[in-house]
Amino acid sequence: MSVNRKTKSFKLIMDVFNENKNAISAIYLVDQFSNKMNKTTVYRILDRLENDGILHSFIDKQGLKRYAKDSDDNSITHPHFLCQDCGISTCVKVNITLPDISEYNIKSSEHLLIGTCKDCLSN
Amino acid sequence: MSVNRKTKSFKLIMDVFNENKNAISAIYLVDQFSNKMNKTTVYRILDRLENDGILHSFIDKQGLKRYAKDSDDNSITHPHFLCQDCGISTCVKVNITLPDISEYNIKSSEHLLIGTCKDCLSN
DNA sequence: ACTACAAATGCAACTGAATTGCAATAAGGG
DNA sequence: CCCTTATTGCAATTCAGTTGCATTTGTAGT
Repeated sequence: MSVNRKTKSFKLIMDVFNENKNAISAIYLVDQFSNKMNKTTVYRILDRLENDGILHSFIDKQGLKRYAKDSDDNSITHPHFLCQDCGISTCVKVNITLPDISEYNIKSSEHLLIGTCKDCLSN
Repeated sequence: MSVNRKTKSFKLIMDVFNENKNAISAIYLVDQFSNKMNKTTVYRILDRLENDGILHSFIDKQGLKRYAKDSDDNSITHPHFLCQDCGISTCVKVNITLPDISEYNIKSSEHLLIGTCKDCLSN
């Protein structure tokens, strides 16, 4: 019973995340591969990859859905950094200590840090 | 030179945030006031209130823009809690200690905690 | 290698939040 | 009360993302 067929489209998208540790927006990939595959395909592959636990997603400040590859040293709650200047979004490998709030039962969390990255600072 | 006219629409929306400390989605207000004002008006009033520093906004897990009133004891970086069950979103009055990441210059941050609120836990 | 069947894709139409342009309305200072 | 201009309504538009359905394509089993 195959759950994930290694199609051309699948491989193309997987390659991007293997070569790039940044959080990439769905719409960017749609654009990037507009001549290789349909946009619906991009969204569905990303969906599958997330359901399989290979990618994780979050919604950035502009409301765009971004995906990044899960790696072993990514803890459950790790923040994402979004550079205002170049738009590059990276997973920050730092644990955020969640405040202990007795009134709530917290199951997951999203942390988005917005600012300027090293590259843009030096330009 | 008046910058903020006290229109009926403005007052209606302001009242909501004065009576409710929760983070309310723009679309909820559009819906709520659909017979009192145009949806464009709702969006524009929210925009103005944010620019004037009276409200602040963030984008929730569903990609909806939510607004909440700024209060004095809201520090710059305070998290928002979103209840998966009832959908109510509240500003959590706890400081999140930002990790010190030397590679980035962090200007602002968004923290979204997702789980179940006290009311929903007891039901 | 062939077949059959489920998974994956393409296409076109659709959804739903948010935005824009422009004409009409109304707040409030003088 | 008048005049300026901030604010609003309306309709059309944008844009990311989704859905239904017919077609194609992997791949497991023979």
